[in-house]
Amino acid sequence: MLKPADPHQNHILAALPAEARERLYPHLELVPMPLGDVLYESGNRLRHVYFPSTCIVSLLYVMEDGASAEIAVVGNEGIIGIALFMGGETTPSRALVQSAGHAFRLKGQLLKDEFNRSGELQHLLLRYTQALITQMAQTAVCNRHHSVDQQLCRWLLLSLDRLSSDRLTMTQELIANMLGVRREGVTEAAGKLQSAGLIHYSRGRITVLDRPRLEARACECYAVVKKEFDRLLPHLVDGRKRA
Amino acid sequence: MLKPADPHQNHILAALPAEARERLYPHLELVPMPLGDVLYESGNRLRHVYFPSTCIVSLLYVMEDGASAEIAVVGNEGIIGIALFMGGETTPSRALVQSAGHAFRLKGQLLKDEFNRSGELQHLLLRYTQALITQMAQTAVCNRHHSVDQQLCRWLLLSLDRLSSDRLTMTQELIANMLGVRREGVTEAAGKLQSAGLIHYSRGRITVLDRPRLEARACECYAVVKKEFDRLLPHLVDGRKRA
DNA sequence: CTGCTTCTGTTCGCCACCGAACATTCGCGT
DNA sequence: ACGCGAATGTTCGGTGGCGAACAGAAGCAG
Repeated sequence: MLKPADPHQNHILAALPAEARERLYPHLELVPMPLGDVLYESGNRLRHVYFPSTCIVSLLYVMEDGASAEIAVVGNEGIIGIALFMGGETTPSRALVQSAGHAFRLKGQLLKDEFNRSGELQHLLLRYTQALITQMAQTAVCNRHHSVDQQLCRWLLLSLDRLSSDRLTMTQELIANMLGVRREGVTEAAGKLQSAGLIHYSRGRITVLDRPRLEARACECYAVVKKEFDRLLPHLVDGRKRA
Repeated sequence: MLKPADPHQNHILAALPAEARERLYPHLELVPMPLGDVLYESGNRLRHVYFPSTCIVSLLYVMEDGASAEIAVVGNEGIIGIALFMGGETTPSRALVQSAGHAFRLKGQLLKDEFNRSGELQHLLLRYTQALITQMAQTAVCNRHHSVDQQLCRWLLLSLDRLSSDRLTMTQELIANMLGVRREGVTEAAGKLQSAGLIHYSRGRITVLDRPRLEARACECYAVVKKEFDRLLPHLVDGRKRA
């Protein structure tokens, strides 16, 4: 069902008006995104932006002592490299492929040029950025107030939404890095979810069996973020039809 | 020394080129910002944006159960109401005056019009927004990994930087709300700082006595955010001179 | 099939922070 | 100058997550 090679797989690309599409599509390169690939490192200048089609990318901060925490997750609803059009050129975060797949790559300068035309792409990108801000802010709150159990549910749901699937390929170790907790904590939380029959997992393969109950178990943070994405990017939901 | 009525007190306003200034300054209203004032509530449509001159405003998320956490702090380096030009019109957060003072208020539409001219103001606002994103992301990481002691230091420093002063008017109860921790936790952390001779406080009045040691005690989060603000908004540091 | 690596499960002591309850002290208003 | 409310100080048991160490189990390579 997934057609990674179709730019419309990415909601932002799909929502572009015809002229913008004609300008940009010829420059899009479909690139494979292997698990663990680092798209950019903290402070590095960005050469390209990426529009995920079938992959998921995590934005995470890595601290001096090596501890890390995910601050947002980007899938086919978004773009990697907002610092380019925001004007900063770099950010202090790392972008890491969290779920393998494909993405469309575009030279940074081309994106900036199109952004500066102040057309639909600019509006799309700014609204997307606002949604991303919401996700980061909610992550901050969630880190402060919620248990690992709740955060795991939130994280699974956010990731699944970006894959249009009920399965993830992801070890508990990696999830722990994303959440910024110990691997054992994830094992325990995931164990509870499995015995409750909400998910099934085995050696890096996670399947969601009962999504409604998973949502019920997540903290409000998931719903807040989802609602805000839907509000800010409504036409992207069925962007293909607008094409 | 502080001249709240001078728009140049705000770094963004100060950095505007002459033409933009001529368009906007006549519409600026100096308004008092009393402690505890709520500039906007989660989900409310914004009518105005605010350019703080001598006040500090906290952006915070309030959860269903009443728990809260600050996600960013805005002073005279910034603006309240980025959702207006980002296109979302609202955000799920609350803006609360954390330190009384004054700000310049501008009708939302006027700001949007000026933003859409794609001139210097647009660049300034986007870069400021990126700096704000950094602050939120760092808050998320800090909430995950650092102790209340460290976070208190970070918070004091961020606040002081926005007041150009070594004194704050702020009870421990309010600080606790901002940090999303218990008041007792703040009492304890502040007590340590006081016995170490780094600060002095008494009934809502906090004075920093030894800033270098306070910085040494803060987590890296403070430095990361400060560095990023300086990098993204360098000309704002002495915006007055550019006028 | 064998052995090795990777992933997952489990345990233990430890500590920061929580929630609640209560004591104290300061300073403002009248 | 007195009294009340707000701000700060202190204590206690409880607990969620940490750090470390190790044991089983599932898949892959040869």
